[in-house]
Amino acid sequence: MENPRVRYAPSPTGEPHIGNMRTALFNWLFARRYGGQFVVRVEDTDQERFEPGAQEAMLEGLKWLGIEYDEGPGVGGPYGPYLQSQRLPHYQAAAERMVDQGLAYRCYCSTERLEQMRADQAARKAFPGYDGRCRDLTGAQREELVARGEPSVIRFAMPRSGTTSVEDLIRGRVEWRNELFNDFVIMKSDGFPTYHLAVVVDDHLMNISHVLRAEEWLPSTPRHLQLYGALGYSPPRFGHLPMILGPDRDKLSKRHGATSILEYRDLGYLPEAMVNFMVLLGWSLDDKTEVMSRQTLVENFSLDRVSLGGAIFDQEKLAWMNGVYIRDLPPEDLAARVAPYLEADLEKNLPCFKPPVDQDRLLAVVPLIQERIKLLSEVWERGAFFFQEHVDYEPGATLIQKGMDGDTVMWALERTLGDLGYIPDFQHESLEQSLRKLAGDLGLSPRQFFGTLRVAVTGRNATPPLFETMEVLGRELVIRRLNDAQERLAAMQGEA
RNA sequence: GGCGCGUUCGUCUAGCGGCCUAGGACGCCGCCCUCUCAAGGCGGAGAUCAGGGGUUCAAAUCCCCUACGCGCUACCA
Repeated sequence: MENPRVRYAPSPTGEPHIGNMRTALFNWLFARRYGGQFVVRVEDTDQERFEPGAQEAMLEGLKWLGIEYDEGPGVGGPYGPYLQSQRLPHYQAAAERMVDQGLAYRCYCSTERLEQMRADQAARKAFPGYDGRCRDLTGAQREELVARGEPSVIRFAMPRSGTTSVEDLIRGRVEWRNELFNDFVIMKSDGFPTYHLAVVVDDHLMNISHVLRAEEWLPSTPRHLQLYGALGYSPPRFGHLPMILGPDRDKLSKRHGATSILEYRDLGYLPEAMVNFMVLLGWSLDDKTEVMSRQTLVENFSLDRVSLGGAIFDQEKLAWMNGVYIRDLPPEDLAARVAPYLEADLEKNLPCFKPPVDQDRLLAVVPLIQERIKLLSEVWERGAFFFQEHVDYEPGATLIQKGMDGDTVMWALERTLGDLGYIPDFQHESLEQSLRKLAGDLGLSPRQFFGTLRVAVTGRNATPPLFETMEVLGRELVIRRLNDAQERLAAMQGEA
């Protein structure tokens, strides 16, 4: 395969959907694997559904994932413009040419008539589709319609016999009977082309060699092939990718949860993990490798390892993979990535150690939470006590571990406070050494004693290792919290 | 309704006629490690390969039928 040209052709009608991005990713990988070009073309031919900002969001999604494109909006290229709304003359010319050659025709049927026709067909349980009434209009009839200024569309005159087949790169040969397709619209009455015409004209004009798109497009391939034929173009190769499904096996959509790639970014996923996970939805390297670098992907991607069935988007596995990538990051890198999320949380949870985040503290905290978070956004919920002055908790059952009573705890806190003053460096090694000894002196098990201290120091019973946590917190804060614990306990005992 | 595509553990998948008493991963369960939580290590449960017919010495792998799922059937893409 030499210099393949592939494209990603989204329409700006909504969020950058996971499924679309996966298609973009496969196209990009294909281009990179075989040293070709990846072009982005915006299919903005639907005036009704156009959504401001959608195109920008789509490009942002690509950028976030690291899918750079060789030609397209913003970067230009030799086959521009890359917005279909700016290429109208091409579609008009192609449509007119087919009309002139009798391969397409103007249709003057009103929306009302078409609706009525469909209702009748449904009632008769007949084959639904345009009945071709305007296909056989006489010259005189046409002239009259034109004279009256009737609005019209242009329909493609589908052959009424024969078959059309495609040798799909992923599914093999698929064949359809032509008579099963109606005369579909190629130019709308607003002067814009429909998807079918625009995609064919542009893929040809932009010299696209391989069309890799979602499986939902397979049934319209014969229409496209017919258009290629009618226009005298030689068609590209087609490959139809399996779809991405929700847990109920329906096409993945909003009601299944987050579907926009940008939502995943905001939720705290890493683009590297997203790419790795998405590529596995319909492709595999071998029988065991799942975590792969982008480079490995580019070096090994191939269509013959694309699977056929739709794949359910498994959030749990994505989360696991994100954790794998988080653990793999150098701590400084993780700190930088986590900072924006943490800053937002600090802002929301004032008062605390005020944003912006103290870099030294964050750098000290990151190694402690790195293997405990699955999302970049989880630092606050896993380690808020690192960033707050006061921690809150119920002094009862949490502070008083199993097998202890209030007096024991009080005494243990007292002795700890006493010892802490003598630890010169307040490093975790010294803390551990000294406090382990103290546990023995007090006749408490490490579990009991450290459990009590953990709650007193962090307010939680599940935290990173105690001594490292204390080291990061620092002597003053730890002492303040231990004092605070004593007060809480005393207050509670007073009530009792 | 018609047409098309699909169907291997709950999920993502390996498998392209004998290596399969079907492998890996997520999730789940247990054990180990251990100051808690994670991470990690080890082990386990979990798929009669949708069902039924063929072809073959031999089928998850090839063919046919059926079932089920999904997609398409617009002046949406």
